[in-house]
Amino acid sequence: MAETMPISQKSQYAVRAVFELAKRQGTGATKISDIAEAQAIPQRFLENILNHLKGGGFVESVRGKEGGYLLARPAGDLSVGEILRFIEGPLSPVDCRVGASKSSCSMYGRCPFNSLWERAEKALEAVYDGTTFRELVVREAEECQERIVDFSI
Amino acid sequence: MAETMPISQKSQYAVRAVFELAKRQGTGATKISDIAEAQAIPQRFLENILNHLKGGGFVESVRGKEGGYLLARPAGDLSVGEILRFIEGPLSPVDCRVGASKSSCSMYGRCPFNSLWERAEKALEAVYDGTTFRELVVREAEECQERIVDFSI
DNA sequence: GTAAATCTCAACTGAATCGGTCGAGCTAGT
DNA sequence: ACTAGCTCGACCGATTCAGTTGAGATTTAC
Repeated sequence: MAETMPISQKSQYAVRAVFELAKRQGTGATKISDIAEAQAIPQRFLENILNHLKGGGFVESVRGKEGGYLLARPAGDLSVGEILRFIEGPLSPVDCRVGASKSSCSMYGRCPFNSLWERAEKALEAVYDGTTFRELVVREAEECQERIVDFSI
Repeated sequence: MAETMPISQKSQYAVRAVFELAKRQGTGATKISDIAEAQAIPQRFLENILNHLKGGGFVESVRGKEGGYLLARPAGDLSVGEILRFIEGPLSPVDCRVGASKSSCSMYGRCPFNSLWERAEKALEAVYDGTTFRELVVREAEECQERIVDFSI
């Protein structure tokens, strides 16, 4: 079966990398190689991605020995949606709601599906924009805690 | 810009074709060429799609002269989600929540993103499974009506 | 000041997917 | 038998995707 994957591998790596930086926020710069290892991401590919994210102002870099990357904003103020949108472009499920295609669509304005795609888009945005990396970090910590409790029982 | 389009052109054509058949339900078989024209879909491509949909039991075909396609189920009982899932596969935004990839994921079970992807998937399902073709047809009719009213004012 | 560690940037590549076409055949009505 | 239509699978070119590579710039440690 075809296995749709609307969220590209690159975006997933980007989100995981940012997540890793969020976990380490306040502990200085983290090397690409450490992020790659922690999140199981091909290192040379991750180099591209982090560089790209830097262009978007999401992360900062420190060059030279002891260099690495840092999260440029508080984890509680950075949503998954922002990263996805930066890497993937608009979160719309279809082209005809976006930019030039919007007006070039032959049924512009009176397409019965327009409101459907719009509702889908809004639903996704609500989820992705409503989730910050801080929440993800906290949640992971909680789950880890639960597991420890499980073991100790 | 990259313009993500998680819903493939093929799926959109499929949905539009089914929609067209829903509009014409009760009026006998509709030729591929008529559907293609009404919905601006490349005819030879549409042939594949309808044939595929037939395999899923969504439409029926009549061969020979005066042949064509019919919707196999009441439009009010057929959701957009069913068609999308049939053409695209699972509505999950990522692979690691689906089938084999699910268990082959290195962080199986304790991935902090799992619940995020799950919420996204559920949000999409709610929209797509909650919309029937009957609603779409009715909605289009209403919008047409509004436009007539607009003109007459 | 030089060596080592690290980020930087753009070009490249192989495989897969996508959107679509084509041809040859089958089926039913007239 | 002719014709209008559906059927089925093979085929194709372009794009995208995931990832690699190489050459260079920058900082720190010694």
